[in-house]
Amino acid sequence: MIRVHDTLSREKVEVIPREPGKLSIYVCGPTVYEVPHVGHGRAAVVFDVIRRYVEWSGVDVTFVSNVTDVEDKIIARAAKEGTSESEVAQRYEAAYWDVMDRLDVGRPDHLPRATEYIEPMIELIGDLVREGHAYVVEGQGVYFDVESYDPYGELSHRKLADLLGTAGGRVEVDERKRSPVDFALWKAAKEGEPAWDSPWGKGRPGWHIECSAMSLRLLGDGFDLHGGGDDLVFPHHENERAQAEGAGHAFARYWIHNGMVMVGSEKMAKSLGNFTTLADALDAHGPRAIRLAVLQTHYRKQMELGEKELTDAASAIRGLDNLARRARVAGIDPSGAQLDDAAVGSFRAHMDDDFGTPGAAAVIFDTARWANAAIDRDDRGEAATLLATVIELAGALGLELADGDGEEGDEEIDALVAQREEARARGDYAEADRIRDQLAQRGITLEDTPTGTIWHR
RNA sequence: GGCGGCGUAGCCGAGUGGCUCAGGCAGAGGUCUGCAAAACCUUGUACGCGGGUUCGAUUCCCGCCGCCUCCGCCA
Repeated sequence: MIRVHDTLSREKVEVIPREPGKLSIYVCGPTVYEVPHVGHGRAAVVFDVIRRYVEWSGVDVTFVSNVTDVEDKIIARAAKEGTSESEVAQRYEAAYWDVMDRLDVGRPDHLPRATEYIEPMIELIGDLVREGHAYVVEGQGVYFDVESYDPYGELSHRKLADLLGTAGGRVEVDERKRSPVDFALWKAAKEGEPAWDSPWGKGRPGWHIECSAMSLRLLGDGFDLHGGGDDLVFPHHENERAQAEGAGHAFARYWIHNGMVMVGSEKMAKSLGNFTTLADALDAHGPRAIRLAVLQTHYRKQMELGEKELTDAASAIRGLDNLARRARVAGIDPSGAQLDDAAVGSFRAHMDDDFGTPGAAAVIFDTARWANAAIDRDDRGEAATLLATVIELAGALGLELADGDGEEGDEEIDALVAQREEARARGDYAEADRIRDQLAQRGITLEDTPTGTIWHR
């Protein structure tokens, strides 16, 4: 039984799937007009881990995440570069999946692109017009009539009066919208912009409508979990919900939102230009350090995710790898070993409670320490059990341990190691240390174990 | 201005009305080692400030201070 902090109710609630044994999840993906940064990495890892954990728990997950490939920013970028919108979208979508693959983030079961779902969006807009929740402004497009939809503001816990108080000053009031808070469902085509035919003339969809249409189309009414960054709660998710429910569809039953990555005291954002690209972070620290660093903070909190955090996480990963390596060298085989029930139970308890990855990670580190201690005292059965548990639990979070198998086999290094062994055997420690220093300069660390000397980079 | 969140030991970061302890990183001492490395053991009077409730508060309540998200785009 999984409990989740639901944005809508602002409470931790038990997740009761629409269909027993299955869980449907929709997560808002990127608008592809720029290279992804570590903030996107955090979001992706958070939802990847949620998905993996739920699957690991034996639930069949359908995971949908979209790509927004028509949008003002994309159009602007294309215009600036003198290229097409689709070229821009394709380029940055490719960049997105490239780093997601490197991060070991699983591809969604469905990855709808906005441009591929224009028809369902038009249908949904049509329903909203029919239901009296949307109106057409000639030459402008179609707008959602916020005041016609009573529950508006429920998700983001905003009062319409407050919104009216602030929105007017920010949004150009000019348009013939009935209310400044009304938002576009369909935008009439402007010269040179991508456009599709619709009952309201040529145009393109508003940003929010795609997620309503695509999630309903792919997951059906009343799907289970809707996720995204907490900067999307308002207006994006509020509007998605209004569109879907206004058209008579039950929408997402639980909402979860991840916190932002901060840089100093500012949110990391494309528009602020204060970001580290995910590709750079991957180059510098590797996917596992990023994943661990992300998981050591609860997903709902803001967090720093800079050099220090990533370096520390990389050290912690190294410790886990060391365990796997020394176990392998000692001939301890975790495959098929029993798992430690207490550790697994504790891990589950943390994860079931609103995906408490920091606590879950702590269980893994504790277990790793027990495992090392078991190896130290040559309790091989216990060591195999504990190591198998570490591998299993880390795996449930998407972290693989590297036991260094196959890393050896460099003849030159092996020869030097053998030379040093000879030197040590005859007590010539000066020579032995010389060789060790020489290897160290090449980034190779030696370990003298009871079963011989091993090395790793 | 409005809604919300946060402030925990050197750093990151969980959590809880009292029970021995989150965890990671870094540091110190020790064991092991020829020396290392790795590992293990030991080690830190932490909970923004001021009141209150309570036998007892870091945890609940009130006030204050500081920081931040959202209210235009953004994961």
